[in-house]
Amino acid sequence: MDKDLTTEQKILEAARKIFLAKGLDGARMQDIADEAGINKAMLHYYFRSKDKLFQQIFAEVAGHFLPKIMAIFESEKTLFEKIETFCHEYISQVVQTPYVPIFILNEINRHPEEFLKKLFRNQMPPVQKMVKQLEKENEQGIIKKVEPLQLLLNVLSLCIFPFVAKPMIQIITGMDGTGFNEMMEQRKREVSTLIINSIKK
Amino acid sequence: MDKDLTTEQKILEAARKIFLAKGLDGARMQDIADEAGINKAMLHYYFRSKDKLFQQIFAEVAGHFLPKIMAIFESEKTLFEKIETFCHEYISQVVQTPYVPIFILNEINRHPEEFLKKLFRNQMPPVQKMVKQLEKENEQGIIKKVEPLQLLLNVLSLCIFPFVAKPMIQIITGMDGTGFNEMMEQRKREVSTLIINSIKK
DNA sequence: GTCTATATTCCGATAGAC
DNA sequence: GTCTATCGGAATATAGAC
Repeated sequence: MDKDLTTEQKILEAARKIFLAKGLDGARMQDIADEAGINKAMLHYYFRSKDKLFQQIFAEVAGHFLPKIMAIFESEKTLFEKIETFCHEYISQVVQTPYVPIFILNEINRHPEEFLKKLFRNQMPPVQKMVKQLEKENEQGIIKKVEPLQLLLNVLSLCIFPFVAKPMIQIITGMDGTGFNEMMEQRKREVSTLIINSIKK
Repeated sequence: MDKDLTTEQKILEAARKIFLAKGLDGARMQDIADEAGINKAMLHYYFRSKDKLFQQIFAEVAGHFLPKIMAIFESEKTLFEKIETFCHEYISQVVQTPYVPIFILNEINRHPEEFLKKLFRNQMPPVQKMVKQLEKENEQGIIKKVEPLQLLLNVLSLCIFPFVAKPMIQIITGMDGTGFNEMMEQRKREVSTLIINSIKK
């Protein structure tokens, strides 16, 4: 389980798992210590407090995922290619770590403090670039006239929401984890064709 | 503030507000007592324990919202009418209580215990009825052939996700609450036309 | 650096007077 | 029914030996 990681690495790995599963308020330092296979006192030796440890984990998790979203409209591809790429890559990745989206969204809801705002302001999506591309491809007659924010919300909603609602979906449909993943695999094409057809002229 | 409600009503009102804002793990009995303007001991006098109080609140909140969702495909209208009605009514309602969706989804994630499953099994959506309507309208040449679960997920994702991500959206775009509500007003048409165009033949 | 033991704070729950 | 005071346990955090 622990291989030959340093103690600090073991703590971070355990803390990520526990915080993702239980959230800041629900997680116990004892849970993290047990998961890491070490003593509770070590957590404070390395990270001083529960809050400090959490902030590091949150910064890592959010700092890894938000850029993926922000980069949707960064590259130099056509809009259609960007949308298709995003849907496939995002779903492929989050299938591996399905609790990340609700973890991030929930913690933002519960603790909308300053450090959160800073985290986001440093990663403002290139909205202007996206707007320009929309205008350009509209003039070229490739796509319809669309509201940028609504389009962005459509893509994010369709890709992310199923993960946020995963337990509810499984309860209602009776699916197991594998069934859910297969459904999400199918969903890559579903979402990208839905979006593209909605803006294609 | 408290008007002439009974003590029990004051407690329930306060508990709903605090639990919605902080979740089960983050809420304190003291917070609820303060919000209700009464003493902490009264909470136990009326509801015995924090857990009992929470379960009552959760059952009320979920019991009020889930049937709305389940009823999407209950009525006798055409599919197009159902979708349009749902988008408008759901968004109108949740604008009034924007934290309900993430509250429900988060608690299901954190505590997928038996009482949750029961709550849902009592409210199984009429999937079969929906499937039949899809087949029928498909044969009549009104709509394309579609995957029922994917269609359902599309509608729910597009309507619900923006509320789940509301704080993040506001931070990123710089919107205030009013701006968000205006955007959601616009979104009623955005979502229903997007969905309907995707299945219309 | 790692552990055991302990301090300290916080919080859910109860006892008991009114 | 409502309050004050307090208990008892749990959780974060620290002290100190090794």
